[in-house]
Amino acid sequence: MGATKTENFTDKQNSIATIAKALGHPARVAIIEYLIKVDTCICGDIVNELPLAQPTISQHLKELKNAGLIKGNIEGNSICYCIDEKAIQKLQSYFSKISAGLEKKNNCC
Amino acid sequence: MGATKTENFTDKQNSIATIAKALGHPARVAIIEYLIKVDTCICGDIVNELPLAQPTISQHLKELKNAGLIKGNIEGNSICYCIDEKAIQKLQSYFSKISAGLEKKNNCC
DNA sequence: ATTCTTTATCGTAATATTGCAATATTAAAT
DNA sequence: ATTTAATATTGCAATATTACGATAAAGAAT
Repeated sequence: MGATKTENFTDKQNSIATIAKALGHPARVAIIEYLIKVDTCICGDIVNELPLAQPTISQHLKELKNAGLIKGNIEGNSICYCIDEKAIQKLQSYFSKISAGLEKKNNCC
Repeated sequence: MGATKTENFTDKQNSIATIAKALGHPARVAIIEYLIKVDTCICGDIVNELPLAQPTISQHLKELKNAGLIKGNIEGNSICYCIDEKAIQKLQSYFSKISAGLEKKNNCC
């Protein structure tokens, strides 16, 4: 026991959970926000922005990448990271749909 | 080590991360979707809908509640759960803002 | 060629999450 | 008062995550 039972849920549910999970850590939220704040992709820089050690940040970047939230291109001896809009759009449309679904309800609570 | 360093991030970042983390598990996504699908709040029922044991579901419900995603009212000997729209709206507006921020960029990747 | 810079990986300790059986709690039904 | 039904809590094992020091890898700069 201890592992998530992904096989019992739909692909869509797993997909949303994966993206949400990647954003389930403040450092990763901060990374995404920083990528948006600066007006272009980032080569380096992230390590100086966050109060975490370099290996920790590298690990967080990897998770964001695995979840499809960011893309990374090798650019000389540094790596150019930027947001993958598809994942963000997926989340946005998902929550928009949910919000819309909520408005029709007569909530009893 | 091992614990998230929340004190190094802004309240907003921690707040988004907390809500996202709560949705970072397919069972909890499924619970939210089920609460939306049925046209009212749920008293009971959730345990029969999901392929997990009752204590596990109870635990997931607790996490969704702690994150502010659902509300629960005691209703006789069962509990009436429903979605807390505020949390969903918070996420939706957050991702909308991010999406909007992305459109202005000239992404290099 | 050597050094510097940037990023990744390995190893490991601390902590958190997931899942469930067993048990407790609480109110309804009998 | 007992039983039933719905939910929560406890305790525990399995697994995952978080964080970082040490080290590796690979291109840039000297």
